[in-house]
Amino acid sequence: MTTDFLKDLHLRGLIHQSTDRNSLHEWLNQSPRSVYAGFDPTADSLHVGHLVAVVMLQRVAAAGHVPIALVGGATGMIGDPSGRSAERNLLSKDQLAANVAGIRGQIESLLLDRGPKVIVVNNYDWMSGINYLEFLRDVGKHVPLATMLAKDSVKSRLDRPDCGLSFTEFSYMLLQAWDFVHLLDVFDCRVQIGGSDQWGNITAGIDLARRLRSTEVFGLTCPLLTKSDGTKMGKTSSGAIWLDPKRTSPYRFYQYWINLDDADAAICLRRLTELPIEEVESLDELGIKEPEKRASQRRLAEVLTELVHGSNGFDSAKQATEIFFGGKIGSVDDETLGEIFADVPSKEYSRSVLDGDGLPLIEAIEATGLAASRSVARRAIEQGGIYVNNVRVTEVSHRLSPNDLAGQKTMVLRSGKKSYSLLRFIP
RNA sequence: GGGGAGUUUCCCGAGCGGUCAAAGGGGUCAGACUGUAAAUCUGAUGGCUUUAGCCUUCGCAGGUUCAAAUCCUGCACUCCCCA
Repeated sequence: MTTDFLKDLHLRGLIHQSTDRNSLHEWLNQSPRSVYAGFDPTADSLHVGHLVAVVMLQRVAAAGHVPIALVGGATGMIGDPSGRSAERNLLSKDQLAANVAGIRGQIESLLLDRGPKVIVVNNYDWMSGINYLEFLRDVGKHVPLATMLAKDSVKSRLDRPDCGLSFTEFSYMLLQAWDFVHLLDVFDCRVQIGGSDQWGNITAGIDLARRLRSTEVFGLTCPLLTKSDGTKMGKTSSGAIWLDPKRTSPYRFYQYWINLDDADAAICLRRLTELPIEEVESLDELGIKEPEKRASQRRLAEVLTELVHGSNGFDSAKQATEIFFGGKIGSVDDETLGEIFADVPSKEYSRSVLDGDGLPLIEAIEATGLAASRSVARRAIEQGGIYVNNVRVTEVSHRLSPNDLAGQKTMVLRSGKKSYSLLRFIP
């Protein structure tokens, strides 16, 4: 048990709001305590936005406490209005079950399999049996409407003329409040952590615990992770960065971190990794002296890729990176190429198209979606932006022949710096 | 209900009846530079073929003309002013 758990969080910029810091500190200091964070199953995979919470639970464990990860199988049926400008669509039960299973599995492999003693619970287990009438009498009776209406998540929705708020979503906070009380009863869990958008829900639980159990419980929120350009961390133009390798390959995951701005990398090292502050600071200095080394980004990408995809995932991402950036492709076999370019568009041809005159390069570029039309493809070649197996091709009328094969039956096309596509030639 | 303005290629925004695939800006995409950054500079930016040309675009439908994004008629939508 460390005494400076909160101090460490503060140093890393991880405290946005919290209930009385001193009593929280005192509570955590006395003996091992349990601390919980909730995850709503809005998809079958966590994404980068969830990492703060996951790593927070790791910190909790590292500090000698017991982290509890709550999967919102019940609350996910309702939909949290916090931070949302529009009503959510309800998920089907099948979808929800799949989402819960996916997220639960990820949390377990991220935390449970890595040593710390973690409790993973699903609030569906205690919510599904609740009787509506009893809930209104036992819980609803103790929650003043004025308090509920005063929550930002509710107010912002009611203030907007262009969208409403259903009773269902409005009630969401009661469920989350009840979760807190339940965990208090079962695990004596008195601390809930979450993103800053969860403050309203957390305080709802604190109020309820006081009214129902006359017990002081605590809340702590982390600032929402945003990039220096104001956009959300983990969002790209092509969508979110997921933890599921089927949605976001380890390579793309790795690249996301490598490509961060210096300032963002520095922040992420503090908030998303457990690296000692001293190491992070020395990386900062390195970044100022030798920015071209991108030491912070590399370390960050390494730590997070290993956390999420294991050392195998990290190795393959790193190998892919070497090849993607200027590396020679000639010496790589088909299987490796397939793995490296797993999330790149590909197109299959019969091997025979390479015989005779061969396959017009322009046609292949267009067919794999690397260029929207033949005209665009032609221009790209004219401007020196097309590469076959990382070698620039300047001949507009170039035709692909067996000589252009990288592996036994694979060719790698590239447009510009980073857009790749794969051609496979099947016998 | 009366009067006025508008609808242009991804977006904004020019556009004399021919020389308009349509100025300019933004965005995007390449190239150079670079730290797989930012900034900057250069080029490209309807499609198909080629260096000549063909096809489809300027709210929708017709019409006038050798010729229309540009003129006329009708329709749809948007905006502004007055009751």
